[in-house]
Amino acid sequence: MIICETPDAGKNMPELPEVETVVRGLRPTLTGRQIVSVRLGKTDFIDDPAALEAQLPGCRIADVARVGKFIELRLSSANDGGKQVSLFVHLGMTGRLLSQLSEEPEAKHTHVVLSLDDGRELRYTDARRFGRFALVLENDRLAFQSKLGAEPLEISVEQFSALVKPRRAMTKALLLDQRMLRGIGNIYADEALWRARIHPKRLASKLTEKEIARLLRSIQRVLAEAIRLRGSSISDFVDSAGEPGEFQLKHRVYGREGKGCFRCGTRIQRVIVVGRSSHFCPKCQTWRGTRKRA
DNA sequence: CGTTGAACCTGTTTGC
DNA sequence: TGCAAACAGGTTCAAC
Repeated sequence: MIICETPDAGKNMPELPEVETVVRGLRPTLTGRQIVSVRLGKTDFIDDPAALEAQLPGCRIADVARVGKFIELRLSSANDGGKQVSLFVHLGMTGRLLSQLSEEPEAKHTHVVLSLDDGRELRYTDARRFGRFALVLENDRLAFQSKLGAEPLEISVEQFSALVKPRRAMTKALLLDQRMLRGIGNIYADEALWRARIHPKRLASKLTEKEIARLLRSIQRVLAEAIRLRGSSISDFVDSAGEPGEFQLKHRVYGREGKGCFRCGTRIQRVIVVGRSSHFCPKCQTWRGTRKRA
């Protein structure tokens, strides 16, 4: 069996575990800070750039949380009697949110800089600008979140089953659908399906109760383990405390086309499902049926 | 209801 | 060697 591989290190695909890692890194340094000023570069990924410039200065950061793949900065404005707003940040593919000293050099493609009251700056960098900034008033907060499905680590198997059964889409499509579960992306979808031994193209409505339970367990284990290992190769996400994620070393199928399955040695195949690369073991991950092969 | 493909972007990898 | 095409995937939207 393969001992050591050097999978795509250096890539950073922010799915739930990576975003959670960023949030945990930022929370201690950001909580309680006040935003002094806002500087914007390109703004085509920001819902309402003028609103950021108008409303953020003076706001205090009450908390940093994760909602699916979004980072949520909970803010209370200094004026306006402490009015609550949330700044939702989506990292897209290449987004980075970093807390740095203002004298540190700015990375290329830095498009949002929030200067804070402690001499630091919260900087957003995103080469491809697939990310998103949305300032959401407290009144609209639940509506914003309700466009997203359940947190995968919080949903029960009964709830999950009720969501899955009526759907005729391919199982992988379901996992990528943020309105079902929020936070799963291409890597962790493939990893969870491999662990659950379910073919990515399998129709969700045809999954057995057992498979549904296995799928949820696989999703939760993969995500939990990835969080524990600080995500897949995220590096220096926040000042000196940041350590590279290590989960990419645990990938079982993602990026392993042509290599041996970790369970049975069969060559991993890659197919396109709902427009995305999908890696799976043609032997372990059965199209239909109930085989058990180890 | 569902799928497909394109669009949005740019850095990196691959292929000729 | 150099350049161009392919690729990377999160999200949204139009078309079927």
